[in-house]
Order: sequence, then C-alpha cells, then structure tokens
Amino acid sequence: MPVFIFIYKAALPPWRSGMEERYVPAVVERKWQEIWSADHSFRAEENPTRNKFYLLEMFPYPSGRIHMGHVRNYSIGDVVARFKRMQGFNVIHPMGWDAFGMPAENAAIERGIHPAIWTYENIANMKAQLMKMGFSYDWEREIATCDPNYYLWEQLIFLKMLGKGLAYKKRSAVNWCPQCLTVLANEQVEEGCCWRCHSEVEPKELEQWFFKITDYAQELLDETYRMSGWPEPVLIMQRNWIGRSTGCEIDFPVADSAKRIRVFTTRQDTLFGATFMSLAPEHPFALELTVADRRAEVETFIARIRKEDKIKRTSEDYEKEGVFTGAYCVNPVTGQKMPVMLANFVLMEYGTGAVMAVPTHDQRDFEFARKYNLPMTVVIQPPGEELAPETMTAAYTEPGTMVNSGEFNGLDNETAKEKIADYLERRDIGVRKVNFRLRDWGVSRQRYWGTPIPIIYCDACGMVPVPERDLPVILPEDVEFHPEGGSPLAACASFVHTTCPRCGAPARRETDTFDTFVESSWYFLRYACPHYTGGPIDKGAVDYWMPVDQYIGGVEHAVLHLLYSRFYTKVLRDLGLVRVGEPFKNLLTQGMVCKETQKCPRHGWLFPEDVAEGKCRKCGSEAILGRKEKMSKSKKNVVDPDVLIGQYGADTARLFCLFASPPEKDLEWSERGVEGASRFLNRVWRIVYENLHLVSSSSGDLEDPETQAVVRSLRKAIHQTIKKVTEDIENRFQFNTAIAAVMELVNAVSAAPNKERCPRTLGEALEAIVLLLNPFVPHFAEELWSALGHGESVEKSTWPSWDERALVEEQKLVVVQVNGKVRGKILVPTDAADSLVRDIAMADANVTRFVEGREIHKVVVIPNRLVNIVVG
RNA sequence: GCCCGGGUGGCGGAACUGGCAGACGCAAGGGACUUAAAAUCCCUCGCCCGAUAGGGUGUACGGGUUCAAAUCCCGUCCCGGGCACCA
Repeated sequence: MPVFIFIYKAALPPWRSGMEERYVPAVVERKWQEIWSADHSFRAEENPTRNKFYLLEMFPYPSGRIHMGHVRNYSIGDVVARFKRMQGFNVIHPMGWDAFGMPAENAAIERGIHPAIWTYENIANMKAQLMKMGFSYDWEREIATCDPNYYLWEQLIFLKMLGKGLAYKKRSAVNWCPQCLTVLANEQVEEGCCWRCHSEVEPKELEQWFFKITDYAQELLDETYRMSGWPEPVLIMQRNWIGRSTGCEIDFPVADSAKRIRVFTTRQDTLFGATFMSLAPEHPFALELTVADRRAEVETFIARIRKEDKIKRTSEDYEKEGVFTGAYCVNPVTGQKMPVMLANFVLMEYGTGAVMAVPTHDQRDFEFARKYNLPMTVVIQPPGEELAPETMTAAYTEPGTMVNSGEFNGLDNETAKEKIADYLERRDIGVRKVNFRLRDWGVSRQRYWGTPIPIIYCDACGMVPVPERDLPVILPEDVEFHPEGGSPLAACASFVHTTCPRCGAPARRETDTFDTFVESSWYFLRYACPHYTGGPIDKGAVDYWMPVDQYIGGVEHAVLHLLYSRFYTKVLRDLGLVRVGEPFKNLLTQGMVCKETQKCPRHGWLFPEDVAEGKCRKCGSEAILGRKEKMSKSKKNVVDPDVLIGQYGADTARLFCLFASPPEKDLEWSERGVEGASRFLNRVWRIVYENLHLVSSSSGDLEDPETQAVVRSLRKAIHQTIKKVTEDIENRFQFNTAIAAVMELVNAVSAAPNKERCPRTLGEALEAIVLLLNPFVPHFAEELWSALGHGESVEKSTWPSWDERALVEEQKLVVVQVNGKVRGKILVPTDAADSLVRDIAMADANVTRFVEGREIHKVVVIPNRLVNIVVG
C-alpha cells in the first residue's frame, strides 16, 4: 500500500501534492476550527468608530443534542454573521443556553441525576456539536441562565420591578398543568392544553406573582405599527393577542338597591336595545343579588359551571346556559327593568364580568334570549328592511339606522356610537374605555429548576423583599425529587427557613421560581456585557450593541418569547438600564424542518434507520409512509446532525439547509438533496485544483479577439453573480437563489473554452466563487482560499463588489410576441430606438408568418426586453 | 366563525416593481469513460401533436382588467398557521 501511494504521488505534477486531490471535510473542518479558535476570529469588541451589527439566533434549551431545527436556524444566522463581517461590520454573534426548565427536573426524577449536572453535561455536548458545525460565535460571551451570575441580576431586576409596582402578587384562578405540576401563563395555553406537554389545563385558585405587562399594552401595540423589520404575520399575531377594543363602561343601577352593575361594551350604540343583564357565574354579585327563593337553583348552577374545565367551556358546541337570579337592574337610558341572569358564556376575566345583553344585535344574546324567552327590542334597522323581534332568526350585527333610541333615532349607528358615548359621559352614567385582551403575565412556577423569587415571608413584617446585598438567592443543591411531584424547594427545610431581613425573626422563603421565559426576556442584553459585575447591564456596552439588528428563530415564539422580550426591554428602559425600547430591529422567522413519517403496523413509528427497502427491520412488514411533518422524536422522523456531519461534513449540512428552501418556508428533508450539496462542493473543489496551475502562473490574459470574448463573457458572469448573491443575502435572505447563482457561475467557468489563455480572468472567477461561498461553507472556502495562494484567512478578506462596467451588454435578447404569444427572439443593440427594434422584430421570419396578411393594430415595445405586435 | 400565509413539472423550488413560466438542484432516460461498478463528463427532460423545425396547451378552479397575468381584481375549492363565546 505505501508503495502504491508513493508511485501515485510521484506521478503527480509538481503543483499537486496529492493531499488536495480529494475533498475530505473532516480534515478541512477540524483544521480551520482550530485556526479560528486560536486566532479568536469571532471575538467582538466594542469600538465606537466602527459600525456594529448585532446578530442573534434564539438560544437553545440544552436538551442534550442539537437537532436539525438548530442546524438550520444557526446556519442561517451564520451566513448573515459572516457576510456582515466581510462587509466590514463589527459583528457580535453570541450563543448561550436557556438552561432552566422542566426536562432537567424530569431527568432528576427518572434517572436520579441532579438537574445541574444533567444540564451542564448537555451544554458541554451541545457546545461540542455547535463547534463542529463551525458557527462563528464569540464563545467568550457564552451565558447559561442557570448560572447564579446570570439569575442574580434577574432577581435584582425583579426587586426593581417590585419597587415600581410592575411585579405584584395576587390570588387568582390560574391555568394549572396537572402533568407539569405548575401554573402556566395565558400565552402558554394552546387550545386549553399545556404548550409543553399538551395535557389538559385545569383552573386553580392560587397566590401568584404577576408582571404588569398590561401597563405596556398600548405601547406594545402602537410599536407594532412601526416595526418595519418584522414579518407582518407575527405583528398581526401580537396585535390580536393584545386585543385592544374601544367602547364604554356603563353602570346599570340594580332595582331597589344602591348597587350598580358595571359593564363594558363596544356597542354602546345598542344601549337602548339592552333588555337583560348577563353576569359571569364567578361575578361577586351573582349570589349577592339572587332572591331567596331562587338561591338553591342559582347555587347549583354556579357550582356546576365552576367544575367545568376551560376546554369544555370554550369548545365549539358548548351549550349556552343561564339562570335567572330573580333580581332586576335598570337600563339607564330607557328606564326599562332588565332581568339579571347568570350566563355560562360570560367570562369573569374579560371586561367587568358583566355584559349588557342586546339580543337583537348580538348573536349570543339572541340565542340566549330565545332559549329563556327574554324580551327583545330592535334599535338598528338595516337599509331597506324592517326587522321585527318576532320574525328575526339571527341577530343583526351590520351597520344601519338607529330606531327606538330616543334622541338618537335616525342617525347611522357609527355616528350614534360617538354621540351616545358623549351623552353617557355628560350624564355620568358611563365613560369611554379601552379594554385589552392581554392579561398580566403570571410568572410563578411551582418548580425547582428555575430562578428563585427573592422574597421572604415574615409573620410580623409580612412580605419582605430579599435585600439587594443578600442576592443572589441561590438554588440549594441538596434537594429531593419525587415522581409524585410537589416542589422540591418547598420541601427543602434549609432553603425555606431563614430569618426576616427586617426584624430578624424566623421567616420563610418564597419557594416558587420564575417562569423560564423571564430568563429569555433579557439574555440578549446580557450578551453585550456577560462578565459585568456592577449590575445586570453595563450601560456603555449595551447602548453600543443594542438593538439586535437581526434576530432569527422559529415562528412558534411569535407571541410568547417575542412579546415578553419586548415588554421586558421597555421595563428596563423605564428603569433607566437601557436606551432602546424595542429589542429586535429585524426579525426573521424560519420554517420547520420536516420529513415524512414511517410507521410499522406492529411496531408503530419507525426511525429512518429502522427501515430497509420499505420494510420494518424488526418484523419485515411493509412500512407505511406518512405525510411530511415537523421532525420530532415522538414521531421518529428525525435525522441526527452528528451522523450527517460524520458522513458529509458540516459544510454540506449547512449548504443543504440553505439551498433546499428559503428560510421562511418549511424545509423538507431529502437525503438526495444532501448528496447534491456534497456533489457541488466536490465539483468546486475539483475545478479549483484542476486550474490551480493556470491561476498561480502570474501570466496575464491573451489579447486575441477570441480570448477577449471569453474574458468578457466570463467577467460578465462573475460580476452578475456577485451582484445577485450580495442582493439575495442582503435584501431578501434568499440563500437558495444566492447559492443557485454561484452554481451557475461554476457551470459557466466549467464550460468556458480555452481557459489556459485567460488565467487572470479564470483566477478572478475562482476567487469570486470562493469568496461568495464563504458565508455558506466557511471551512471549505478557507481551504480553497489558501490553496489559491492567500496567506490571510478568507474571513478577514472583504466581500467582493461588482463592477458595473462588466455588466454592460452590447446586445440584448428581445422576445417578439404576436398577440401575446412568443414567435421569435432577436438580438438588438442595447437601448436601441423603439423604431429600430420594431423593424428588426418585423423582419423575423417566424414573426412574419404570423403577421402577414393581417392588420397591425398596435406594437408595444418594452426597451431591452420585449416587442408585442397586436394584429387583427 | 374570524384573521394571516400558501396552492407552479415526477420532487425541492425560481421567476424582485405585470413583460420568454419552470433558473438552480434532485429524480428519471440515453450516451461516453471502465473488465465491471462507483465517481466523473456529455445529451434529453411540463403535458399533447410533430422530426430535433414548428404548433397547441399549461402556474388549484371559474370569471374579469390589460397589448401582455403565476403576478392585479372578484368569486369558489383545498392545505398550513394563529385566535376563538373578548361583550
């Protein structure tokens, strides 16, 4: 064998050493990763004289292994980071770990590993995987949110929020996940189920910590109209979630009582048609108003509704039910007595928990009124029609003319809305009011693996915040985990028992921890100053780096993380800690990575490696091919990035993710596609090494016309490609078309005749290819760049700019249509006069065929593009 | 039900402000090289007729605007996502 290699090497021309013959990704990738690391190539340093660019990808939860979603997300980010760096920006590109959370605790219960050990092991594994991908992170800024040096500052921010009334505790009905044994914020409930484990959420009364996000509802909403760098669908989702509606709060006096029932309505124009009142079963007046002989019935009703879970109450076919309290209130504008009902569809959490019912103009009220035989009055008439309560089959909710509404009769209802609001305010019956669907953010979690909430309860002094000097409140390590649940913190005596910082008496610690979304709401600020010990935020550093210029992550966080982060940034701004009010200037939401599922009738979901030739490896049954779905462990339609890297290398993995589809769309996994990406890299490798001897000889291009024609067309291709790739990355994140453009250039170089006569232009082409590919396949590009004779890393070279002169074409190919159908193609001088183009078009043989003998109505000439001859 | 996306060859996807539909890649077929295979290279490739000329037809479906529509407008169907008694 050694003899063979010797002979083989000896047979090679002197400019080839043999090593470069074959592209071996593992060798190339390790080599350059070591060089980048030794050179601190991606270290970011503040420098006010340079333009900064903050590029951020959503940090991962350290589950243990990266998945294809990470590979895609971080490959996209790395393209932008490397591109911006080559463009001369001072790029900060950090990475860290969203390290608190439930899986660590579950591992502790299931496998007896302490969450901290489990988490840090996972971080080490995943970090090694990310490093193997060659992402250009500044690892010196790495953060793990479970590190006391991180959550210390979160506790401090909490104390400051407490001081400003932005954090508070209240007893309320919360969403309880029986599986996770903790509460969830409203945003974390999806279709009545836990966002993480999909168990049904139950209502539960608990004392909970809340953040006053509702104080910022208006600003959070207003800003969405100015955030031009965010995808519109995400902004719409946030607006819907905030759910602003405008209307009036109106007081209805209770008959024979001093009490008043306050309602919120957006339809004060229908006030004259309010014929009964609907209260939520949880409304404080519900029992209070009930007359003695209806009490039993009402109590039964309330008890029954309370027991029903949220799923049932929000399900599609939920029967509208109610009960009469026996009490009446008075319509403040008509003086009419209105029965007070309890209705199961009225929510205590929205508005005031009481609804003025206008059955003629609200569908729910209509159904309810029909069912319980309640009175109806029409107050809005549609144009050209006369509604009567007896004959209506549905509520009328469209615009119309006011009737039965006293002085407002005859107005259109939109005008009446304003007039009635004025009237109510003048008479002190009601006021204009804005209502939001957004609720305060419940942040208490009854879990161990999270940031302790720095509060102490003292029998004498009550609730006492932990003094700043005593921070951090460190998570104790010696706790016990029980499968049946219960917070390990609450059971940890050494943690719970403390002394009151105010009076010194024995006291208890708060044992709830923060929702892990709190950590991810400000980590991007800490990246700017990860080692700062003077406070959570080093203002100088943060003011330099913030805002994030480009944020990249999955759309599944559209309302959760992205709304919380916006809120938190505004809070920190109002605490004087940061200057910006919006954290993320531009947002890119990438699609999911999908793959078809495979199922065995006997063994269920199958991993790709469990299937051989369409059959289950275990039993030989035919594997059923399912539809393409998001890669997930539960459906086993996953591909392990490590296997992929081992087989093809990181650069191929990156290239495939970027080429197969644009970032916003879902990415369909394709083994063939990966092979295609790998084949392309090999092709480029070969074309560079095959021509190296030409390029490295410093001779110029020949001057003969034939060679010059090749030079011109090659240079045109080169500079067109530079332009296209630059614009595709910069303006559209269309990496797939950028890569396609480079492929075309490679094809053009490969097809160019007589390359040996124009080594200079050939060199220009090869260098352009390598430079343009660098953001996508950096190890590969480094290796070829050095092969092309550059001593300096390609990372340090500048992004190529295109030469407009090279793009100039003497002739243009113009399409000739007759009646809109292509009948010929002609070459005309660039920017030729319309009349000339027209004449050349008419002279085309095939065109003549279709024009001859017919009357020409019109000739449309689009310069440099198209001629359309319209004939009769 | 309401609000967003989307529907283009056998497949992933191009076509940026209306101007050659199908770039680029994958798959497939044919050929070259090879004892053979892999790799590589060359050719073909929406569908129908025809010969490789050329013609017809074609961007979910039905209408419309326009010299010209995948692109704009109206209506219908299907797929994906978000919200859903929000008063």
